[in-house]
Formats: sequence, structure tokens, C-alpha cells
Amino acid sequence: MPDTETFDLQDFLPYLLNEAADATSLEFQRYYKDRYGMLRTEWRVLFHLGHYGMMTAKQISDSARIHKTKISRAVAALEEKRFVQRERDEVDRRIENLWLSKTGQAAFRDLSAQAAQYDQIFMAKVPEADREALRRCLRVIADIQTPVSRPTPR
Amino acid sequence: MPDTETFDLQDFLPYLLNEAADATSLEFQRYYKDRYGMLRTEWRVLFHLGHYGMMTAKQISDSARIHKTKISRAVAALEEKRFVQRERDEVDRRIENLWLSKTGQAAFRDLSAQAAQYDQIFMAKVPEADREALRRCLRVIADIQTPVSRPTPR
DNA sequence: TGTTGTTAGTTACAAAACCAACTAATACGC
DNA sequence: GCGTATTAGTTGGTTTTGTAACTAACAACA
Repeated sequence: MPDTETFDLQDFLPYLLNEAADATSLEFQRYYKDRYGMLRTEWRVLFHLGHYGMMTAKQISDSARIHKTKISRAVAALEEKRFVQRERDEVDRRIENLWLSKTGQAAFRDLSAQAAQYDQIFMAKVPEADREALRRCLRVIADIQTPVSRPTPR
Repeated sequence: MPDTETFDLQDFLPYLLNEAADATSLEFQRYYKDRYGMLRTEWRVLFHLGHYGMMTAKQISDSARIHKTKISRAVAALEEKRFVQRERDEVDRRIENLWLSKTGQAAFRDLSAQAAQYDQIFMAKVPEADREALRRCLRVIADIQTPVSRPTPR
């Protein structure tokens, strides 16, 4: 229980979370960077399109809680790499519909598999009994509602 | 248990950790930014000096796992703000000894208190029973040894 | 000693993130 | 319909970060 005078940085929740986040992200980040020249936001956008199917930039922005300028640039980069295709919506011409190309889908499958593997490596470090509790705690802290009212998968 | 085809981003550990880290950092970050014009690295350096007393940039870099260039810039910024003072070591003239000024100490006390408060706010969200387990899990994942072999406090 | 290697810390340049202002299209109220 | 507000998405300029090369001081060992 952190106390003003005595508490250690190592007990401070934001610090622990940031360190843990960095630790778990590092190797995976290197993978998609080296392999596909992707940035973190690009991977997240790719993941959303791979997982949920066709979406607009706005929907991804809301779902992933990433600012629209970052989405915009990530989409441009992914298009440049031929992972993503887009087309302006016929009905509402402000909107652009985004989806993965074949190449993008292949990258998505590869990266998902990789992600699942890294996930297991890190989860293996925490005691079996604590695993579900850990995810639950993190969801509560991050204020993420359990996957329900989200864009329909596929 | 994330599976290649079906797992949701919301189950993926790095994602959860990053979201949780962002959530817990945001308000506190705003506080030290608005109040003292500090960046995250500056707060961490300030914290180390406040908590452990006089240190060198290298020691902070090792302890906080922050690259030396970031430390260098943070120290320069903190010195500019009159929070930190430095003096070249008499014996080993490569080294600079760093310590907090009175103003720096006051900021440290304020920010520590604030940090402890934010910590409690977020910890309150997780069930009493899970709290110690959560910190333990995070330390394991971040590969942080429990505070033992560190620079002597004070 | 003096040559080579290592360590502490800074600087410079490129990559990325942040924020604010912008365009183009739609919705809303009358 | 017409003026105003709102929404989707992009662009530009400034901060921050990341990376590599640099300086200065010490260490090690022939």
C-alpha cells in the first residue's frame, strides 16, 4: 500500500503496468517491425480489420481508442504496403470502407499466431491460478467492457 | 487462452497491459505536466532522486531502465527548472552526482502524495483479494526483482 | 608509460507522436 | 431550402523519442 513517504516506485501501479507493457510488447514489436516494417498503430489497425472485417477509420478509432490522425496515417502506410484497400462509401461519402487485401490477411494470420505465442510465453510466467484474475483486473483498470457491444466480428 | 483464429484483442496480454497502463497514467501525467511542466522521464528521474537520494545518471538509468540519452535530457530539463543540482565527482571525473534542490524536494513530496492517491483510486477498482496478486504478477511479467539489491535508500 | 578498451554522459539527425487547424460531406432546426 | 452544427478524415508544424556517433575520463595490461 503506497504511502507518501515510503512507497517504492516498484509498488506504484502505473509504473508496474508501464514496465510490464513494455516488457511484453518489445519482442512482438520487433517481429512486426522487422518482418513487415509495421508500426504499433499499423499492427492494431491490421488486427481490427482482420478480426472484425470491413470497418471505417472512425470505427477502428473508437474501438481501439486511438486518435484519428494516427489511424489516418496508419491506414495510409498499410495501403502503401498493399495490406489494406479502401473505397469511399456510396451512401455516406464522408466515410471510407477499409478491408484487408490477400496479402494483408496473410500478414494478419501470421501476426495473430505470433501474438498468441508471445501471450502464452508471458502468461506462463504467472501462476496458473492467477491468470484469469490478472486479465480480469486489467480489464477493470483499463475500463474495457468484456467483448460484447462491439462491431460485429466478421 | 488466445487461439490463433479466434482470440480477441481484449484477451491479448500486451494490449491489456498497454491499455491499463495508459488509463492509469493519463490523469497523473496531466497533473505533473500542468503543474510542473514535466515529462514522464523527468518525473521518474525526480522520483529516483527524491526516493534514493544522491545518484548518478547511470544509476538512475540502470534502476529505472531508461536509456541514458533520455536521462540526460530529463536531467537537463530538471536542472533548467531548478529542481535538480549537479556536480562532477571529485574522484571519478566522468561521473556527475545529482540531487534535488529544495524546490525539487517539494515537488517530489507533492507528486509522491499525488501518485499514492491515484494508485489507490485504481487499486480500489480491483477486488481486495486480487491486489497483492496483481502486483506480484506484474512484477514477474516486467521481470522486476522485488526491491532488494537496489541503490541504498536515502 | 602508452596503447587499447571501456564507461559516463552529450549531441545531432531522423523517425514518430501530438495537437490544432483544415476540407468535404451530412444532419439538424427553422 | 438555407444557415449552422457535426462528423469523417487529412495535413502541417511542433515536441518527443530513438539511434548512432561523439567527447572525455578511467582501467587494464603489456
